[in-house]
Amino acid sequence: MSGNGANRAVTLGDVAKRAQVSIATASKALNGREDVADATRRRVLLAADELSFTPNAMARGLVAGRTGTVGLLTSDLEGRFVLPILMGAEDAFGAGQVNVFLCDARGDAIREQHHLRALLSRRVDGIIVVGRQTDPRPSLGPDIPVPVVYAYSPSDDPRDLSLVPDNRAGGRLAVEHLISCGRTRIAHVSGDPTYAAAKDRLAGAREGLAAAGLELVGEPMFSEWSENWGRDAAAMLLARHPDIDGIFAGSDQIARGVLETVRELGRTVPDDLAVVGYDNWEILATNSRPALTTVDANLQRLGRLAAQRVFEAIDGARLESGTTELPVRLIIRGSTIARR
Amino acid sequence: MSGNGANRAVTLGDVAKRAQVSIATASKALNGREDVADATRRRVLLAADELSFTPNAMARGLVAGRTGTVGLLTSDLEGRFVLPILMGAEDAFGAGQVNVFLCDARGDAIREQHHLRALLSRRVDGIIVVGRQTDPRPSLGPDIPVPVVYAYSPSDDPRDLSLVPDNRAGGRLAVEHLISCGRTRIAHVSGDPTYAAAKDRLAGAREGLAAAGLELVGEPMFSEWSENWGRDAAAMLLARHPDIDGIFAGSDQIARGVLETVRELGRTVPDDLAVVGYDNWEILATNSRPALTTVDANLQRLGRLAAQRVFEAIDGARLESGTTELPVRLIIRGSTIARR
DNA sequence: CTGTTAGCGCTTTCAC
DNA sequence: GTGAAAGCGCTAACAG
Repeated sequence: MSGNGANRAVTLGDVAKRAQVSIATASKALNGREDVADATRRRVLLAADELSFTPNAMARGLVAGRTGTVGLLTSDLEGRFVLPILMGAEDAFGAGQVNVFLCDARGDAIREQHHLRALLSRRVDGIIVVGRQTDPRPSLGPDIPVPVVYAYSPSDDPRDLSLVPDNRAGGRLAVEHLISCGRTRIAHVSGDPTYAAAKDRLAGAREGLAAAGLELVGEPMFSEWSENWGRDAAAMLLARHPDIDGIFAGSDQIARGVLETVRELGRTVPDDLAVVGYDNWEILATNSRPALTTVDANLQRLGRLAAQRVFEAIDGARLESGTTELPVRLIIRGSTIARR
Repeated sequence: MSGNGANRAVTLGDVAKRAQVSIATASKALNGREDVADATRRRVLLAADELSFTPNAMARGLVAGRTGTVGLLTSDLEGRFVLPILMGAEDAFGAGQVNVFLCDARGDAIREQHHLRALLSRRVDGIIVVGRQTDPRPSLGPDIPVPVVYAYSPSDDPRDLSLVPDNRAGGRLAVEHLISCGRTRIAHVSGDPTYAAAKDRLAGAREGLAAAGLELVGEPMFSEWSENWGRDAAAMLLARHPDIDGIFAGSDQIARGVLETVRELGRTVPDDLAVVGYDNWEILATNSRPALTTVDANLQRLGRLAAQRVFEAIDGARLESGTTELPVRLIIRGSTIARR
């Protein structure tokens, strides 16, 4: 039966009894400590196996003072950012070594407080806070008794440690790639201009262009992070600057819209016009026609690093302060380089 | 400082000392038990507040025998299904009442075993297993000592309880809607025909058509759950049956592809041809042109129910067996009904 | 090598 | 009303 929890779980005591040793010896045997006779250890392991003993992590945690759990506090409703980060955090140790409480605050500060209390009450060893945009978010405050790392969105308190993708480098990477594909008349269509991400990606793009002695064609176009805006912007852009040969879009969604309009207006991608997106949101990037070259923030690595920082801090290391920008990478697909 | 965990957390003992009462009284006061004087209670609450006392859930769990945690074991890499289910599970109780360990097995049976062990070791009160397709998945087996509910993908063991969306009803709903929009020449483009989801949605669609004295136009077209297939299929379909006025797509991805081709071939949606998708994957459904009418499986509700079943089982109720199909709903957007 | 003892932080009898 | 004491399951000294 997928049991009804009624039947008391088997404890170390049960194992000890069956193996005819004391509880302490059983504990040592199971934890691979040296000072226990081989024969005894075998008896204990056998007994544990026969009873399918599963050590009680709470009891263990009570005495050890740490739980091997991490809280992931997010407002990323779509899970686009938080899931790779979660996987990275799991990877920081073996599977099942550390477990992650995922809490979705859904953008609600009250709910976030509830979740925070719950996590602290569960004595998580640390907390990773994952925002949904790259703008700073309110710090959880200086009084959290466990290490906190902010991932993707930085904390607004510079004393906190934040790990974020390097949007500037991403913008630069995108444009450099376009240039290396022989493009020289490059325009930029992005999302909400109040977002740090929008500003940084643009700055990076301009850097890359300047380094090649080029400039953006026309003013960068800002509005919202949507496919529809990508469609509209591309139409305006091609009307005003029909001679452009490259578009750097601020997100994959925008890029999708751009691609669609560009095709409809009879331009061919990538021969006539190359397009680069941002985020490597696979469902969008790999299903467009052609597939989208895009900037990937390597969030899994970011999650792994965040978890590592957390555990280093637990092991006594002092948590650094400030925002660290992590390298991003370019994923090249058909929207910039034609298949042969 | 986002502390280094060194400074011992404040315990009930600390609170008791400060409030000048015994530990037992402090416990009662904080847990809102009746048999404690009002003045005393106030003193204790004040002390707890001043020390920002956070009860240790592990210690509490040790004695209570339950932890208020649930394990969510998934292989849904994209998080498309698992996140709504997670939210539903959180909602089953207040935010922060129950916390969810999210474990991603990434389709790897070994990793799943590791995670399962870890969850059991953490004494989760129950486990929800979330598959990534609607086909049956291997049961965790009959020997799990906590209640297990399978969500989205049913277990292959009929003795387990599985909660899945009613794909047949979804297919029927989609077609009924098309019919009620005045469509009579309806075709079906779906994904991998070996998927139960594909079969069930088709069966439902046929039911709906039959009830109206209609039949599918042409054979249902199966291949893969991709946008590209949607594009190709639509082209073939319109070539072979130019007179169709409705297409029921087996997924939103396919529907996106269909929409694109249909537009390119000069047909207008929805006037000339109405399209219904499946999944209500918002990023795809709301950004298409026009936005996609689609079937929503109401996964959040599914998650809430799964969590409720788990906790009922903990409270002694016997977990039912078998697969329960939960109602789905239609989300109507512009691909079937034109905006005025 | 093995067992006894003392907690980890909390809830819960059960006396006072 | 309140507090002393037992114990949840486990690990870590410390004796033997």
